Amino acid sequence: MLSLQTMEINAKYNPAEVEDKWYAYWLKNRCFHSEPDSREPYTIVIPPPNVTGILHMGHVLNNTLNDVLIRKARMDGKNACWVPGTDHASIATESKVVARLAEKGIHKEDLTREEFLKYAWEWKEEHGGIILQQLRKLGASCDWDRTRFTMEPELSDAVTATFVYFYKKGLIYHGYRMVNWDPVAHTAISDDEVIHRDTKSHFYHLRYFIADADGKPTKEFLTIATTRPETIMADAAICVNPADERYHYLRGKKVLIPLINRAIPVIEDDYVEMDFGTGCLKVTPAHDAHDYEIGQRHDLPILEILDDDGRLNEKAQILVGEDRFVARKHIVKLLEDAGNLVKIEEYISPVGYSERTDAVIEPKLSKQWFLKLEGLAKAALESVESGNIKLIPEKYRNVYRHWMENAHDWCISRQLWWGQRIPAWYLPDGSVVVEETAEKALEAARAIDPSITASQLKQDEDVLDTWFSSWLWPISVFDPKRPGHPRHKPNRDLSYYYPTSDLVTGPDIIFFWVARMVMAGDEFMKDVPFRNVYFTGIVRDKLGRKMSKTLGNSPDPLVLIEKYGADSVRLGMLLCASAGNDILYDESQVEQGRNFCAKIWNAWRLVNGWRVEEKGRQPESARVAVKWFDGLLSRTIVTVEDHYRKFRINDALMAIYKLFWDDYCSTYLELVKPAYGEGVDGYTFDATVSFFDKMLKLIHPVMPFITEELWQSMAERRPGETIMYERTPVAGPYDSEYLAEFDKARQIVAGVRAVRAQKQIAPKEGLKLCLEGDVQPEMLPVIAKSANISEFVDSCSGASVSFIVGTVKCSIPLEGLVDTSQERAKVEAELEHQRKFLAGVRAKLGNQNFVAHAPQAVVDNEKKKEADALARIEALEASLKAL
RNA sequence: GGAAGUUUAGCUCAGCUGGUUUAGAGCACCUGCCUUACAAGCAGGGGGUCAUUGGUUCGAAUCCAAUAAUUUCCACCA
Repeated sequence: MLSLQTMEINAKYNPAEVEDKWYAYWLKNRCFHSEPDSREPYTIVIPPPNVTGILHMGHVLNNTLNDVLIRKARMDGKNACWVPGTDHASIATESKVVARLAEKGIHKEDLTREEFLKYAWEWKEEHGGIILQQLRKLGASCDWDRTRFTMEPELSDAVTATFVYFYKKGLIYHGYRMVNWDPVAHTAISDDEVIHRDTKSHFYHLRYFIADADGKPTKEFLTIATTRPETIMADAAICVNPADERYHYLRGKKVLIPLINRAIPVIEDDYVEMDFGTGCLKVTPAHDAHDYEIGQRHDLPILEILDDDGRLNEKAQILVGEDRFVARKHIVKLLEDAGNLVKIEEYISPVGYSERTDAVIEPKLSKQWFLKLEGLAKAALESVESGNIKLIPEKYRNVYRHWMENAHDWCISRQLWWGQRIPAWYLPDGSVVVEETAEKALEAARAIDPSITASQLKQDEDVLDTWFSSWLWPISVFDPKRPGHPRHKPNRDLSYYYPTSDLVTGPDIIFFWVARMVMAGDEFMKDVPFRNVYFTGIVRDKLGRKMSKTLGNSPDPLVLIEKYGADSVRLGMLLCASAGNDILYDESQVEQGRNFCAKIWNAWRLVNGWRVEEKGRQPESARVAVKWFDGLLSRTIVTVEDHYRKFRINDALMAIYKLFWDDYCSTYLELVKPAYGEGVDGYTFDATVSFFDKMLKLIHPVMPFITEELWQSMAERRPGETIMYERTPVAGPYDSEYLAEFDKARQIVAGVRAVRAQKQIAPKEGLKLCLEGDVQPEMLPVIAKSANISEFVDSCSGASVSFIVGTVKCSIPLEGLVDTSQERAKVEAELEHQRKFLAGVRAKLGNQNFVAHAPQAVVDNEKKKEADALARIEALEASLKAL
């Protein structure tokens, strides 16, 4: 048993001082570090934040959950390993670097690739990893020795090898395709990085005059409707539906593009909807994905009039150099002046925006690298369908399935410099070799043409999509040699830690990351990358708005931590974090966390301050309290474990919270608390301290700092000892009936207190109490102490106030304080209610169908209800008579 | 346009396999207390036609259907 400490503790808990102290202690003692051993592993890889990112509330939620899981596993005796790291985030980082350089007057276009990368690495060294420092403030127990970065040499090699592997397998190809072009970031992006938003725009109806045989305009015209008048110069045809009789007369005719008077044919294709717009579609193969398809079918020329910035080029002939949106305004005016504008309609249509830069996506034809996903997706779908991976909450299975069944080829090349460069080398004749290194590429090239020299080989200028490295994360953090090299035997770490246990992440990256990790796991490990995926919600403000910089509704977590302490922030975040639901964050939740810290702190101050009389007699009320709380603690542990198993972290937390606050502090401590000036007996004290110790261990995964601080102060600890490696308390046997009896006693106490409040009787004033009905004698001392009962009397003939708990009639004789008529009215109202209740129960029991169909236990329960109601009615009638 | 989810107290949510006396919790609210751990607290209290309608059933917050509201995901109708 823990020895008595006489150490003075501060009246107030000071998180700032305590948190830094213990985090340093944990680091010094390498408490977070894990090495493979004979224990069962429990592994989490962090969803790597952007290397130049700053901690926001979403990170707080995610990493708190991760930390709770990892600390819980550690205390459950598993070998817990949480691998931290950062993501190079190619677009996001590159655009930050570009912006930063622009501030200094340096433009990316003026730099060589090497010069730019030098700046980028400098920036990374300077700002990279700030977020990892911030995670330490939150208390994250990551194994920092294992910190990884997706662009460190070893991990980049893994990415390169993966590319080569899939290329040689025939799953990666290079081809001209219509891709999503981001004119701000100057790169292609994948379909998943495009966000479609309904956007207010206009529908312009334009008049195209029909050309005569010489290509001169006639008086006849047709009208097309478009949202993009600035692209008419790139039109290759006008298309109508072959079934549309209105336009049959146009067969074989040509029309003239307004303003530039270039003649284009009228063609027919089923794609055109007859009843949409005017039924005439302008076909612009270079600047619209559909039009490109139509163009392919009809062998139309492709004329690109937009440059990489989204500005019109000289091929447009007019408005050259203008931005596409500026040009749109101008061309409308020109069309109007030329008499080609029929009308403008208000129109709302979905427009694609870049996830990163928010620029309007421009469909653009370009040569890119793609990965075929069909086969990979099929296998990855199976992992979830079969239950090898569980998604929590389950509703995400549908989302996941839908994406997997419709997965398009993945555009993996990006026209950026910050990232893993594509390991493809071009020979002077245009043929390509794909190898892991320049040396191997040269070798391969020489197999084609022995005269090739190294300087003649040109490496592809593009880099790979960031997610093409993140999808290897659960493998490459342990053994970077494995991805792309199926014959490489997994090293000790990978064999031990893979598959990881749980993944906690936001649903917004289910396709970007989660799905693709499953594919990579399947391909390179023939096993899932994790067992469970817990999807958090999005953190919103209390009005339900997404947190954003522009709204200014996103608090800085570090400021919160400084103000309230990390434990409070963690608790505040978890209180409202049921899986899959959005989190409505409000600072009052963090205040609640702080209040809980104070409660724990003060409870220990109380117990710590008791004078212990080792040989003192244990009062009966204390004996009962200890027996009760011991049972309740066991029952709660069972509940909490069940919640954890189901990833119901906030329910687990609430169960512990209430156990500590309502049961331990408000009820238990009040019962065992020695009278003023007296000491506490040794047995009660030991039990009280032991309960406290167990509850600290239950709370520790959620609130690591205050629990360590108090646990350390409870007894002399060995150097390096920590609550982190204590074992989760185990539930012992408990007697549910005893707990129920105690609850009944608590309700009687509450009843007495209510009478006191109502009659304004001070708690100090002892009362008499008459209990009629089934109350265990053991509970009397508990009731006496908690409700300040000076005497239990057998009968209560005079004026009294009464209430009923279950079937126990409780009466407090209160000569002179009872308002008879008021009391009578109260009893009558209750009587009325009970009679109605009885009538309801009897109606049920009188129903032959019910008695015949319902299970016996349910019928018996109804009979018990009937009997109880009768007993209460009898008691109430007696009270009424006495009044 | 397609799909999925949600709807229970002022707010945020539990309520799992339909049955447990009057549907729960946290926060907020009201009343009374500075009672010798804690006013960041203690004690007590009020508050819900379980979105609507219909169905299944002896019995529905719970299962089914429709409707409404709302959220999210997917989707290239110019």
